Amino acid sequence: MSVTEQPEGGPRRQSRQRNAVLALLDELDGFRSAQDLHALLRERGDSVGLATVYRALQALVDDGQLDVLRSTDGEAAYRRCSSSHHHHLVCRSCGRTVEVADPPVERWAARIAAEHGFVDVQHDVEVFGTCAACAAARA
Amino acid sequence: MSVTEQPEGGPRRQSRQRNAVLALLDELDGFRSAQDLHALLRERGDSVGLATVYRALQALVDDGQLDVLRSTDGEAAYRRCSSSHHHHLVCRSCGRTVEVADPPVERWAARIAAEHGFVDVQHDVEVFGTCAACAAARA
DNA sequence: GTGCTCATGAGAATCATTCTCCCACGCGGA
DNA sequence: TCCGCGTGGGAGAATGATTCTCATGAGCAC
Repeated sequence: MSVTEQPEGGPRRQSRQRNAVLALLDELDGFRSAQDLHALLRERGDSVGLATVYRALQALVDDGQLDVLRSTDGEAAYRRCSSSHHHHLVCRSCGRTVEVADPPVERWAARIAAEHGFVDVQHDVEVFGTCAACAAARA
Repeated sequence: MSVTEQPEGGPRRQSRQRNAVLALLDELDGFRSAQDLHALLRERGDSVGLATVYRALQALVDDGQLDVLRSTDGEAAYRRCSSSHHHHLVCRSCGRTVEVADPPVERWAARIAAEHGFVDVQHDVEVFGTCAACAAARA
């Protein structure tokens, strides 16, 4: 979500593990922690090192192919995302997410920052709630 | 920022250390990590254990007297805050913060959530930038 | 195929945070 | 004022996520 550099790390080398991580993220649709992803890969017989998962995730984040989210318990969660700027609506119960791109918030953030003399602005917005399906299931 | 319970933990016992933490936070105006606060207390000769600082901070958060922020590197940062709902404008360089309470975002979050059938909604919004002073100093 | 790199894997290292255990102080009652 | 209970405090160990190290193995250009 940061709009910083992308110093071009050269043509990233292909590898089974990196593809596996990306493929896994492609078929999941909520935010998953690195530990989760690692466990899932192992479960399905893909022998991948934990460190490798972290490296792959970081590389993908650098490439703008993933979004990261820090949960309140300090774990980082990753999700395959469109690369354009957007925010998330996350279901607290099932982890399902919806991408939200809405000009009003962008303008709001810019205005607030300008009013206080801040420059070089960037913002983080996440909305948590219970999705319709989970709310119904719980009732 | 969560609007959960506050089960009333009984009349919290007074103590030098707890007051020291609160006093320190009162005179600082940016977000500080627990480690920072602990180091600062030690520096000024206040012998306080690290665990105690964490305990005090958690107690204060529970009481709604502090706001917590998880930075991207996984460290939690604390700040003395008004207890009403608001968001922050944080200077990336000096850590200075401005509290922002603005109905438009609240409405935006509620609307977005409603549009997707989400209920029981809560949101996190933080705006990072470089404050006027730091921008000037850097130029 | 050859060689140069960069990626990988296992485990150690690091870092923030929490837990454990035990001691000491605050506070209410005698 | 003195006593005893219970909570708060300190030190250091434990935990858990993430990163680093280093030797080995796999892409990719020629």
